[in-house]
Amino acid sequence: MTGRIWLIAGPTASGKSALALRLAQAVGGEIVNADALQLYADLRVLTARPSPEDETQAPHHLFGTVDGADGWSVGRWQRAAGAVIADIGARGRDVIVVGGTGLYFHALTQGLADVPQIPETVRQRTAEDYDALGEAAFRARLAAVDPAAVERIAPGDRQRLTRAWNVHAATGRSLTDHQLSTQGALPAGSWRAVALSPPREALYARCDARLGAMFAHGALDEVSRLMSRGLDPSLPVMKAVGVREIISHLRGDMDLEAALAAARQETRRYAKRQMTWMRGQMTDWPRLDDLGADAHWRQFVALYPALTD
RNA sequence: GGCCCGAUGGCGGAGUGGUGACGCAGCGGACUGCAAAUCCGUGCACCCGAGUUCGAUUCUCGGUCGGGCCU
Repeated sequence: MTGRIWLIAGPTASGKSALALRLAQAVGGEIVNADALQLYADLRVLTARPSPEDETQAPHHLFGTVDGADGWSVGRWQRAAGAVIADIGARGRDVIVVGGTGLYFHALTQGLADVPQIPETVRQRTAEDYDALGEAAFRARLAAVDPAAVERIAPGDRQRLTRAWNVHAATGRSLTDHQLSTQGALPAGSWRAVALSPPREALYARCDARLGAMFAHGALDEVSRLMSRGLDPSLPVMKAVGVREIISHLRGDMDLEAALAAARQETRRYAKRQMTWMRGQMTDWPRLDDLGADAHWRQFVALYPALTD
């Protein structure tokens, strides 16, 4: 038999991990990470990864399995997650995918364009071109090969502009063309989802409290260790909320209070963006609009009563 | 008690006799390979009262509050 697939999305500090664990225990399932930063080994505290104790309660996959020196991408995650999900299913167990990265869920449910990895040399060259040309000229050049992309990409969005050029430069086909077809999506109807959307005030209060706890219980040491690795600041790990703030504190540029306040603010903004994604992209996902482990479980069971069938 | 200075949106901070700069925060939004990223949009603010004026946030007078100095 093949197990079921459950998807649990929600903003930071909304209680996703706890719900996933409870569900995993209830159905004998395995948990798969869909969070772009919990992927990395370096930041257990700051990325709020499940504790070692939690990990003994149910099998966890793709949590802290990647070295910070490696920069993963949605595509890389999609392939890894796809393999893990297939494997768990083949063993007849339920899969519970949890995370806060909307794009990852998008890749899972809608698929991703089949674009090969862009060689580093091409990416570097494109970055240089962008700097040399400036946005206007860069757009003009891109318009010649991918007019649709130029039209859809917002002003100032260097990241997407250079991505579009990279794809054409490396493959000879436009990004828009590639995106006409996608692959890797879970079969429609093969999964059940839930999106946690707690009241904003309460969520922010939890974010603030959790950041305080992180700072008090290891976040500083963790970042200090990460800092000593001297990694490229453009790597994803280096962009986790709190890393920049703690680094500037460790360097003496900011006192602890200020760093904590700044990290809290960044966290709230991040949560807001996640909620915007859910509102706009996960429109048909059922919501769990309460907060708290028991309330979540009650709402979840009410939504999917035949859990242990 | 006397003299001087200041009073602008949640905060900081320009400026003008007639479209109320800008930054930050907040809020809204986008999102197919860096996504905890990247980016876009958004402000019914000029302390109160009277006066001058076609018109006052801007000028005058009075008041209130804040800051400084003096006796």
